[in-house]
Amino acid sequence: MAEKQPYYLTTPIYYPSAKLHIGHAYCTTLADTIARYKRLTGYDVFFLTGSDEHGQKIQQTAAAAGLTPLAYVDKIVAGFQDLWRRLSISHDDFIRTSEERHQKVVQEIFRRIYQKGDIYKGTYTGLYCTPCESYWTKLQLNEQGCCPDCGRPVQEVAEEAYFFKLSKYADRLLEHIDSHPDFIRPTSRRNEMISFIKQGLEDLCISRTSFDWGIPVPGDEKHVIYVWFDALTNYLTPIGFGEESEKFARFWPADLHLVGKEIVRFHTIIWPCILMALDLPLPKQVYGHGWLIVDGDKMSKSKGNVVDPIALIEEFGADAIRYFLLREITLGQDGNISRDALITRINADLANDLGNLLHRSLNMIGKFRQGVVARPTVEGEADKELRQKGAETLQGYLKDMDNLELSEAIKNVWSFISRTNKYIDEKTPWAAAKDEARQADLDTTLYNLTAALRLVSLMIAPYMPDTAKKIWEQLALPAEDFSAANLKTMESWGGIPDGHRVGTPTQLFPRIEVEKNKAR
RNA sequence: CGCGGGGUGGAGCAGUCGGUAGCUCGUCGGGCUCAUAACCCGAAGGUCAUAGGUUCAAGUCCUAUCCCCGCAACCA
Repeated sequence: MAEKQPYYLTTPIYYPSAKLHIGHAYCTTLADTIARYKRLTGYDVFFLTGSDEHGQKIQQTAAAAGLTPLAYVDKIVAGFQDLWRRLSISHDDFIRTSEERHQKVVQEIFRRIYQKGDIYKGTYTGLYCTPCESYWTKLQLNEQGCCPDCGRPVQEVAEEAYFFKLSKYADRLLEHIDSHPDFIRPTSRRNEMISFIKQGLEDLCISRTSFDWGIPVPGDEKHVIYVWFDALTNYLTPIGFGEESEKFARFWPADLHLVGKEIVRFHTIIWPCILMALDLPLPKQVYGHGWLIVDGDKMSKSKGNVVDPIALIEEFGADAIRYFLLREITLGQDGNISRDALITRINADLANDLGNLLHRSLNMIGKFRQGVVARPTVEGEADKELRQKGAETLQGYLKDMDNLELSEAIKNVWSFISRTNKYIDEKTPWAAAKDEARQADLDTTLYNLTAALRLVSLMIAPYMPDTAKKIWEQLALPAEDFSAANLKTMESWGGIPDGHRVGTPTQLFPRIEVEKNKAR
């Protein structure tokens, strides 16, 4: 047995200033599906998510709530973890930037880069809004040149700060992007970053003295290390930077940082420059996904249209939400989510196509063969076609998944499901059951349905882990085969012993009844 | 002239290297009866935002214009 290849992927670490919304759930679901897929194809996966807990905003929010920053984030972060549990997220570690293990890493990195001379002390001048206690850049100000949050005037202030020599690495970075076409995906984001770098990079201010909820600068403790420097290095902490060199060597560089489009810049410019300063290799790929648009509008607190994933999960179930997000939205582009669209997908795809296929298949096996399937002894044209379609579907699926075409991959699984529904119509098992001459043909049909459902169960496992398992259980296949399956090495067809007894069908996804048109 | 994305049948979207415009839902008609009023088949419906250009051939490449959206160094 060859040793398993490592695969390291991450989500961003989310900021606990409020509860997470459906957009965060989207990003983490994408990552989870990729992680599960990689495990299912024989990789040793390390999947990281976490929380970015420092900063002035947290400090203020906590104070307003009468809590210490840590007590405040403990509460919010527990909510993150609860959400991931409900969404069946299979992360291998959860990094909190307030943890001691992270503090040690950040300080070590700061020290190394400082010693190298790529961090220096300078003066930060910024436009400061005293009531909001926030710095703004000129471009962020509103039309009146005032604070975009409260509309009051800002003052120019200066403070001593540490800077990271971002500018020094611009050329090397550009060259890297140029010679690694897949470093930044999708291409639109890549182009955007290239033109941004070409405008010239300024050194980055990486410390603050105006608050203290953060990691102190080593040897100069009135400074705390500023957000992005602290946050980005989270990717190094859990895999043992500076400590377990073996684990670190195994998982670094990361295979994939999955991020939202608004933070592609940090991950493809600042982060690589920090890594270059550390003489570490750069992550293999940064993928910037799009945003969720709610009923045609950008989600925002001020619009009051923020979608709470917990409520959706409670109403429709985690797998249905996961399916919708992964199927409906093209990775890299913005995508619409609406209640109507969600219900349509659940009814059409999950209840009608998949759920009903499982139900009718098991029902027929029960009715016509007392739940027992027999290995085929005959094969007709339709049988052969289905078997081949199964093999083709698996091959296409693997290709799409390897290329992170998650939506395309699952669509093709569904076209196989449709093909299987059609197969039943072609084979008319209910007629075969009454015909003495077609008994062997009936066995073939029922066996093939079982084989098709088995294949579907495995292919949808990364997308809908619970549903996949339920199908497997209803087929009464051994649980250990499910967990040991490898999509790349398995046979696409069969895998069911002669004389196997399947379970009894129960509804996977009940149809959601909606009152048709409410007049006008 | 800051940067980027988008405009494709009623709705939501896909469309790789230019080569007969596709998918899902919805609508209409038919079939089947194993099944969750489900499933299967067929049909109607598009001058691919607009105007030029390149080409044997343009949704796709080039130019200009209009409209929508996002980003602009702390919003997944």
